[in-house]
Amino acid sequence: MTNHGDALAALADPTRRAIFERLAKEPSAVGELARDLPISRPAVSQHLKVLKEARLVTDRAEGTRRIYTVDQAGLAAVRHYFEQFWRQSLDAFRDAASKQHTEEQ
Amino acid sequence: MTNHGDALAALADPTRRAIFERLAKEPSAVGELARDLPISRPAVSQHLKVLKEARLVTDRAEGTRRIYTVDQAGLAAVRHYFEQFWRQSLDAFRDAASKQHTEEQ
DNA sequence: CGGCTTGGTAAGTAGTAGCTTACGGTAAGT
DNA sequence: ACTTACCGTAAGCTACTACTTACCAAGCCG
Repeated sequence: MTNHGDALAALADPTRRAIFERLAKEPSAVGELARDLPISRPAVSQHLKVLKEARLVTDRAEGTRRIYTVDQAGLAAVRHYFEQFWRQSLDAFRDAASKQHTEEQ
Repeated sequence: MTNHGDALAALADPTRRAIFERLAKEPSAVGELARDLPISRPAVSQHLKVLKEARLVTDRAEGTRRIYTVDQAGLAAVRHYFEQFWRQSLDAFRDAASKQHTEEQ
């Protein structure tokens, strides 16, 4: 339900991108992430909340720890978003080129 | 030189996304964009500056008007960024799955 | 030239985002 | 049951962001 706009906003922050990139390599717990980052653990929790609401990550309980993983579905949605404008802008470019071509006749 | 981080930050803003999406459909001048948006023309200029620094759009002069167009190269860079994490997260998922599979033996 | 259109920039302001510390809550170990 | 480890949330502060109005520069046309 939440759209790709939230996903882009979520990935706009450098710290959040670092977290996301790390989770892409391997699922991790909150404390593990915080250990390698220059911010406090609550800050990491807040970032994870944003990423979760943007459908970019998922979490599961494992004892007292919470393991966060990237949500492939949400990532695919962002990918399709860019795919769309990739095609659209290419079409517009092609239109403009052919139009100019006919005008030069 | 400017990395995809700037591009994502640029597209994080809803207004800037609207501008970018419109430019993907057809190149436009600043005033034309401002006419269809609920913000002032200077605000549009500021947004275009951000998009330009992020390598997402290019501008050319046409009389007193400035025509803005999407920069396909910058857009491709963002696309490749997601392509990378798409593969990476799939690999990590596959690794985790196979690992769990062997553990279940 | 003088007026008009187009657009970038400066300065100032309200709102929000990201951080911190402090606290509460749950699961595991002894 | 008590302690320890792990985590989320609340409250508060600072910094930045998106917007406004006012101003200035440059190309076009009478």
